[in-house]
Amino acid sequence: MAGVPQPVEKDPSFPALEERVLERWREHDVFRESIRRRAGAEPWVFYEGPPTANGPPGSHHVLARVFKDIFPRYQTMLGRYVERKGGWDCHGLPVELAVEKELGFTQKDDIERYGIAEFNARCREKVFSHVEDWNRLTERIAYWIDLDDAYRTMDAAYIESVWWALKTIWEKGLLYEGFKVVPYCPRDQVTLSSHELGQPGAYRDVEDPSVYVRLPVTKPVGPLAEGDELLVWTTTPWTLVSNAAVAVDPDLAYVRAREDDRVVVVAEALLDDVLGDAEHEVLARFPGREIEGAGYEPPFDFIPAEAYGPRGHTVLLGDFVTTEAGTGLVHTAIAFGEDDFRLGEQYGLTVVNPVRLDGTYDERIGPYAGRGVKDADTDLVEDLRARGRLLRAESYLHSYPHCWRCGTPLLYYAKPSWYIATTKIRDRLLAANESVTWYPEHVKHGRFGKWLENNVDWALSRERYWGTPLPVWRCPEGHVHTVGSFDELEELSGVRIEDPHRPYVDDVGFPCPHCGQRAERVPEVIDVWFDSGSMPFAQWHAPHENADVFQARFPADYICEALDQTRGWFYSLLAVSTLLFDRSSFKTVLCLGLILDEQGRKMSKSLGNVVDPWDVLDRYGADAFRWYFLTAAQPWDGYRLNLEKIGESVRLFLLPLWNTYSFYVLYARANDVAEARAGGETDLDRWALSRLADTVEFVRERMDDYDATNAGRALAALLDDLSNWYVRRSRRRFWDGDEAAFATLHTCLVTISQLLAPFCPFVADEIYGNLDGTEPSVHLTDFPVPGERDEQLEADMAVARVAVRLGLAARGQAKMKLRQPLHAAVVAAEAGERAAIERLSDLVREELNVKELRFVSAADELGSLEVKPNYRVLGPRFGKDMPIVALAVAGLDPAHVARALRDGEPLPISVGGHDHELGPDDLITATKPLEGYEVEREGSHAVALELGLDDGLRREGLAREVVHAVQAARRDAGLDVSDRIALRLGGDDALLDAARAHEAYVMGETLARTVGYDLDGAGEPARIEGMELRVAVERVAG
RNA sequence: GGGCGAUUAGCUCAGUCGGUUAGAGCGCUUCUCUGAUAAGGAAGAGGUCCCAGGUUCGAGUCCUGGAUCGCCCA
Repeated sequence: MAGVPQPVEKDPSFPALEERVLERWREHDVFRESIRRRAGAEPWVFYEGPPTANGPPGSHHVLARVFKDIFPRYQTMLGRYVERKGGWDCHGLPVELAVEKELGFTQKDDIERYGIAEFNARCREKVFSHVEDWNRLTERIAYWIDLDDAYRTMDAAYIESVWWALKTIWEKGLLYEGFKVVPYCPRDQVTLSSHELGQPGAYRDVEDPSVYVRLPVTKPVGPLAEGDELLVWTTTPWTLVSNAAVAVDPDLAYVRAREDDRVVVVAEALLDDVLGDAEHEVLARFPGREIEGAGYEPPFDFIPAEAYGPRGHTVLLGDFVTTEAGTGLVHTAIAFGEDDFRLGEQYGLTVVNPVRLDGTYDERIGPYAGRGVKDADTDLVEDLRARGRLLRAESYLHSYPHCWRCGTPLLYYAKPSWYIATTKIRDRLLAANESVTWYPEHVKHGRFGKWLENNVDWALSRERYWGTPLPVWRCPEGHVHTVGSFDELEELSGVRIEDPHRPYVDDVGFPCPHCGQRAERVPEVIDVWFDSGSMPFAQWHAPHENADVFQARFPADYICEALDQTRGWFYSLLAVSTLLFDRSSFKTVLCLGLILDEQGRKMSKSLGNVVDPWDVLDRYGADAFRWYFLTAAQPWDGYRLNLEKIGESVRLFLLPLWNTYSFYVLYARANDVAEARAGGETDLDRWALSRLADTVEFVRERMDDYDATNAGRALAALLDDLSNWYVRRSRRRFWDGDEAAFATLHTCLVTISQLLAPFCPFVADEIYGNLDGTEPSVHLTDFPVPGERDEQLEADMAVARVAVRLGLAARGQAKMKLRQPLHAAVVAAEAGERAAIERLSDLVREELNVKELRFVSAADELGSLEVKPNYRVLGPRFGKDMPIVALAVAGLDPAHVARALRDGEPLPISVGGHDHELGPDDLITATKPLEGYEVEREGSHAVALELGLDDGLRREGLAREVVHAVQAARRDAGLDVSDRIALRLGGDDALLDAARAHEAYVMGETLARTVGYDLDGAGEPARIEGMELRVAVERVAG
């Protein structure tokens, strides 16, 4: 113990307190010391998912950081060695876009004109533009992470490790360049990865044209005749200019149908949908395969059939045709759709792409050259209509992907791109996922598992500037070399690279080892998710350095991010480590839900409903913010962020905690208690310690299962028991300096400070420091181990508290003030309950302010007994006959049942002609209150009050009123709780008589050295039951 | 269109193995206690457990279908 504790503020400002604690932590380097103390212990590994510091942190970052913090703290207190290396995600398009915006760039060309070196230098600065905000917030919310030694994905060493990973993947034959149709943003001129399509706001509901186009047959086959019109449907008219073919399903039924004077070809199932009410007549019915090879006139003649090869502008067979929408004949533009592209590959069609990288048509599209393709939709449709080639044009509301950064609608566009063949290791990804424990559990085989099952190859390359350069060199002969280290590059080229970023690395070439021609680096950089997914080894520059350090810290025991990282970091971490090491890089992952505003809407700048974390921190403090996130809900369910609720955290948890603590300190100081010794404990003490042991056990069990929510709620329940029952019932012992009481409360508070340390690290440390202080900080102590429990006592106390509750309710019903003593409370209880209440009768009597407790043997003496079947027991036994049993039980005589139960005799009943016996567990008894008594009942429990008063009781009640008035006067006079007084009373004789009759009691309660009854017209007036009392108090020497 | 999750009091949330009067906190009304407490205690008001079927002696809980919301995918 730390000696007599220092005085405690009555009305603390938690934010100010936290600043002081922070100062102490800085002074004593507590965070680092907490790790140093565990040096040599078994590591418990946490990986920090790196944020980007190019914008200020928001409330959702506080949420993530609170959950990233609490379990490492807990594990450290359990004795594990928990390094926490920070990290920053540096590369990527968001940074580039921010710089572009600053420089006023509108096109990608602007960057090249400006110079890549200068542009990237600006990106390098920009990426840490808000790092001070982040550092400040991180410290303020007590997220203990090592930011001084944080990894940064843009550092040369980090990049070199990523190169190693890519080379390893290349050597496994899993890195390839493919020509694929990809979602492409013409504004940013970048290909988007599937993760980026998953960014919020990517899919938006938009209206696009929906057009049905007539394609007259020029070269009929099978059932077709020249001039028949193939009907195709598209929502992207701009792709019609490069129509290459029409796809039909070989087995699907198609029809030739007469419509006015024309003959159209359409899938039978869609005939009515397409032609609608227009009169039509089916001329022929045939499977799609019969018209394979038919030639037709394209919608536009900008590009001749020959350009696509021999199969251009003919009918082809595809397996992707659906009858859910459209016509069953699919317009195919090879460059602009994934199915289209595959079909083209299958039939050997030449890719013709008349759209430039900036999203405009090139010169091949005559009058439309230079126009943005989406803008041209309307004119193209009008053109078709003018030429009689349009069956119908409508608009179509559907969800379409947009660039998540700039909002431009994406084009599906055939482009060469570098891929990692993750589909080849899909089974290994699924196997790796099996080894991971997910919170919540359903993500494992739900959202994340499903994502893995539908895995597509990882589109790795980006045609951008600020990123890890793809370490692939290629010579004019097409020989590819992947470089895994700077040494390797130096050996090949003779150049030692200092900064591996573009454009410097672009200048490094070397003679191709195969053919001797100069190999140049391909221009792409890589997806930033590969950067962050590489952090398990790249943060240590492994394997080039620290290979052993990496090995010792792989895989992570725990990672934690928001649920939106399912397709982001969670995936890239798993994919990279499975590619390289065939196992998951994390064992446990906690997913966090979204933060919504009070109306359940997403927080966004445009709605103006963003909660600035600093507002919360300045007003309520970090402990309150943390406690709210940790206990308000299961973290994956998300939060409706509510400032009132955070205030409630203070009012309902932190303040009662503080008040209990401050109560202890107040009386420890008043009694000069430095080191209270255990011994002489009461049942109440033993109960408090048992509840403490119970809570320690429960908190450990929950925290081991990453359940901070229920651990925290249990802690709050313990505090409530302590504050509103233990202290409430023990006050006199603290006034009297009872050592066992001090020792008990001290143990409870110090243990609570340790249990609370991972949750609310500030207030926990403050309390620990003042009450114990063996260590410089609570965060350097070991997490409490459960002491001995007395479950019988806990159960007994629960029963006694029910009796108290019933008694108080009875008082309330009778409108009988608690200050008025009563002769007796009559308690009806079963034998076990009676024993419990008798054991704790002092507590019950004092709390109810009655002279005596009287017991009656059964509740039926206070009301008529009711007998009910115990469904839980009887249900399984009687099944379908249960309603008959219930009837039989209702027909039993309650008095007879009560006797039989008391005597332990079985009760016979008859069900369906068979006799059965019911035992005590088969029945539940309850009392019905009788008229005219003040009885409260609950189950088999009932408490009645004897309301009759005699003069003695009445005088005692008045004496207590007098004491109350004197206490008020003491408080008004600003006296300290331990000040002694000279008391003078005056006023109504009945009151003075009562005070005289109980003079010792009055003096004792009010710490009066002397009492006089001579106060005439002076002193503070008070009214008691219509009578006047005058009170004067004067401090006298102790 | 598909997947995952959610829906319980005005608000925020519990609700165990299916067991018969569905709970807590906040807020509201009334009373009460106070020698730490902006706290505590008692009473009251407040419920279509999203809806509809089904299984069962018995469903907030299990099954099927649907609605709404959120997230993810297409």
